[in-house]
Amino acid sequence: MLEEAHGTKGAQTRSAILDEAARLATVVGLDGLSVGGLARAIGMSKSGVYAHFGSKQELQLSTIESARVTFVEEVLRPALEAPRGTGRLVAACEEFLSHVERGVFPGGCFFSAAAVDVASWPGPVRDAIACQRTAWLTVLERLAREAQELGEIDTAEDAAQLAFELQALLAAANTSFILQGDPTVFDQARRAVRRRVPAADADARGQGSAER
Amino acid sequence: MLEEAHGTKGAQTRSAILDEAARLATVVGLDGLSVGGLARAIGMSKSGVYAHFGSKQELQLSTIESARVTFVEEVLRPALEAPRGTGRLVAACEEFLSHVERGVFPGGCFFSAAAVDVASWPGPVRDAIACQRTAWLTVLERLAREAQELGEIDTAEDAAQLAFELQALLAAANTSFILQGDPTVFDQARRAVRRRVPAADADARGQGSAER
DNA sequence: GGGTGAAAAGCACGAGCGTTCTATTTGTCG
DNA sequence: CGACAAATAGAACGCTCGTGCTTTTCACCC
Repeated sequence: MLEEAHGTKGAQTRSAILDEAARLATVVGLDGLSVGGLARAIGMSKSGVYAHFGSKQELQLSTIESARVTFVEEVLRPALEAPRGTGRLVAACEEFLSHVERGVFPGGCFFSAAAVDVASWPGPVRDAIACQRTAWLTVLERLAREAQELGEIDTAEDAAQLAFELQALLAAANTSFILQGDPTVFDQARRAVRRRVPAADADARGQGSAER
Repeated sequence: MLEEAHGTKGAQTRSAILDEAARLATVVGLDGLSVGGLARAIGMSKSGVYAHFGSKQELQLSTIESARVTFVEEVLRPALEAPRGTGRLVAACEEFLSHVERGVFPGGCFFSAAAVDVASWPGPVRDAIACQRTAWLTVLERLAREAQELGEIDTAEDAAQLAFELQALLAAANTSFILQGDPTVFDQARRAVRRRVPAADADARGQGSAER
């Protein structure tokens, strides 16, 4: 078999490895992620793990991709079920906070964790993280713009600026939570988000035109 | 000599070591900070460096303390020269952004960098970082409260909430800058800060009672 | 049901890690 | 100047790291 098909044994253990790798990386860091430690965590031999990736860098890049998929599944997709406009924008923030709070990754947001310890050594891994970060910001910005098109947010507002501020709140809550362990920060973040996204206030007050 | 006095040779090389250690830690992480790498960076032998600290953990704790002093010197003290009230609150934010922008630490804010890669392994080092983070948040909160006492900020406002939001903006700008290298984020952060701190708008509009 | 290729394990390597011990330099004071 | 202590260097340890081999186990198909 030339390409790794979907159902084959190797591909599914590879997927299991990456799942654990993403979780582990939020705890020990993306460069603190060692082949030996990862192997121990899933009960395999070092070379058994290593064989799936030609190098540590390939393991890191694959781990990032795996984390991206998880993030989409756990944060983005649920958010897209909310109605377009500020509802969906706030839902995206809420889903992010929720995925940190319920420990989808044990060390909080994967990309926040990876961004820091990868920031200062250039290369493909850093680029991949930076790319994901930009993509997430772009999503928030697009959701904000949709809300503007629906007239729920003033068009004088800069969508990119709003996205930056919202992301700042989310990341700060994440950091504070994993460092101090106090879930109170999520309330602070939620309050700030609802304050910053205008029409979300109306929804919270039950004054929206549609109750649901 | 029982205690290390101030002028002695050892104390001043120790101080030089810690200075470099703090800078280096923002690049390689606080646990990525190795004795050998640090020794190479300052042109000393591994044991020469190590002798100043009984263990790596002691080196890390001392590095944190060194970074704290630098932070006070480069951020807090300049900010305290601004007039009490919103001016000083905004000045604190500005000085923070400035110290990142002008590269006081090559890898951005020391504590933001350390917070992440230290968050998930408990112990004295993590506690020290968490403590510093809390202290900084408390400073912002106190400055906000002072502004309230001066009537420059509505007393209905929650000072802790405001401090959280401001710190979020600062940290986000830091992360974005070290990851993407784009200084534009500082403008975004400054805009957000001035928008969030009410009376700072008046100052910016040149409507303050005192022009300077 | 045995053969075949993929998947995992086992082993070995050179390097860097934290740490300890001993030797050497260096600064200071009588 | 010579002695003594402090400061730095040097060498070595057990360990883990990333990365190459070879060998064994396993799943599947004729």
